[in-house]
Amino acid sequence: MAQGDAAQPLSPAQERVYQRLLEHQRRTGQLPDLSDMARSMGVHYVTLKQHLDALQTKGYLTFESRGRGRSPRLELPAEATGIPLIGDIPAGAPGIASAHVEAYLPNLAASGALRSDFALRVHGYSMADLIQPDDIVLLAAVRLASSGQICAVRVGEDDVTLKYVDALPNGHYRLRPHNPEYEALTVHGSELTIDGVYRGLLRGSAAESLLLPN
Amino acid sequence: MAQGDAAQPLSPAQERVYQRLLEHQRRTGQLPDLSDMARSMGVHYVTLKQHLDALQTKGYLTFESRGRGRSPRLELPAEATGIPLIGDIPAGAPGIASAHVEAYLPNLAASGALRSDFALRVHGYSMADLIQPDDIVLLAAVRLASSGQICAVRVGEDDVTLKYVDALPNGHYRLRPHNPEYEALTVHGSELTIDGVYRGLLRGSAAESLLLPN
DNA sequence: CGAACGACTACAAAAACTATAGCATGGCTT
DNA sequence: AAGCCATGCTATAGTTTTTGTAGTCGTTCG
Repeated sequence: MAQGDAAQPLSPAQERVYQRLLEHQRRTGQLPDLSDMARSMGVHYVTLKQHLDALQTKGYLTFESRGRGRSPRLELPAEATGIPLIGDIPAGAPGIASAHVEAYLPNLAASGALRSDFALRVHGYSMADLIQPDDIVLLAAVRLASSGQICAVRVGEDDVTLKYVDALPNGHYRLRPHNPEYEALTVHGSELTIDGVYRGLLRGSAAESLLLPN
Repeated sequence: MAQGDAAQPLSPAQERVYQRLLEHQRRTGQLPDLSDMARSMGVHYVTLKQHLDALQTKGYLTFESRGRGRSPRLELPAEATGIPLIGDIPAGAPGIASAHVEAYLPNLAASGALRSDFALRVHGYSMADLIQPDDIVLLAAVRLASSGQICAVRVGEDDVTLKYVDALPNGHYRLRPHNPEYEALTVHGSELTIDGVYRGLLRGSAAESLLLPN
């Protein structure tokens, strides 16, 4: 269903309105007043409302009218504003695009150094006790900043695992678990896919209470 | 400054308005329209607004008017709605009441089983690697539900530490660290203060991005 | 031509803001 | 004790703004 979003094409004006909403939510964390927005876009209130209605019927947002005089409650779906929580990345998948999205986490600080692009529910014990099964790990979708960081990696056609990644001199990488019962692995860069770099985690009630149902 | 809240006394009517706001935010997560609220309380809009103005000057909320016709933005301070993040509980303190509040976390699921009443920034290594220094641990302020849970405890006049707490038959308790380099400790219940039971944790960017400055 | 799109005008309803005034209560002066 | 004033709570009246509804007009595209 996550790929069903793009099914409905947007007209140019609708696209402008939608982008404006996204930008406003990123900047201020809130959605603008219809009147203000109409003024700043140089159109009349009614025109803007027509576009919002169109966007709602196409599924890009929800527009809940609350009667005359009351500011309407409009909301962008979690796909647009939150970060996806991925249960499983299928083995051999090209990236997170085709992943299984379980739910969404609300906008966790889009600010520069701390940004996280997606989240992963942990399955194995390779990083125990530091990272437990069922923890939710926040990841930034960058390749690799510095050696020794924890990354979500895949080797060839295998499933995703979390490991320390050490860069070795000759184009090889060492994948080092935290759990001493697991073995380190050395692979060449051509076999290795780094899906994201570890940024933080949620555990227990912190995880449960932040999930937005998809 | 956290104890400065109670300095300004509220008149009965102001108290009613304030309690109403708290209740509405707990139930719906949002604050009501002034008009609706006034009607449901049986007073006029202006009366309610005057109370809100009074509450603002006394520091109980912020009321940001945005011009005629626009719904005003009103917000309860973090003390009222969020859970406090405590940097240190002074040794020998009677509880979390006299603790040092660093910041506040936004309302994390006030729903029954998962509720957390306060948060603690971890200092030592007694629960490593499961819980690291600088992690933020969410705690429920209950005594002890079942043996073997992780709790924030104090022994006598010592500082707060996180340990597994096992109930022993003769009124004693065993405080068991996760880190094998630390030693377990057996104390009598009269020496032991349980400040809270572990519910979850935040680490890294998850922690940083959720903090509300006090 | 008809349908979709983008824009406008005009009017109605509800909310938010401003100003003013009527009471009650408590404290102060005389 | 009586009178006066300040303060707080409530209400009424009227203005401005926003939102909602209905209907119109021109352009573009199949």
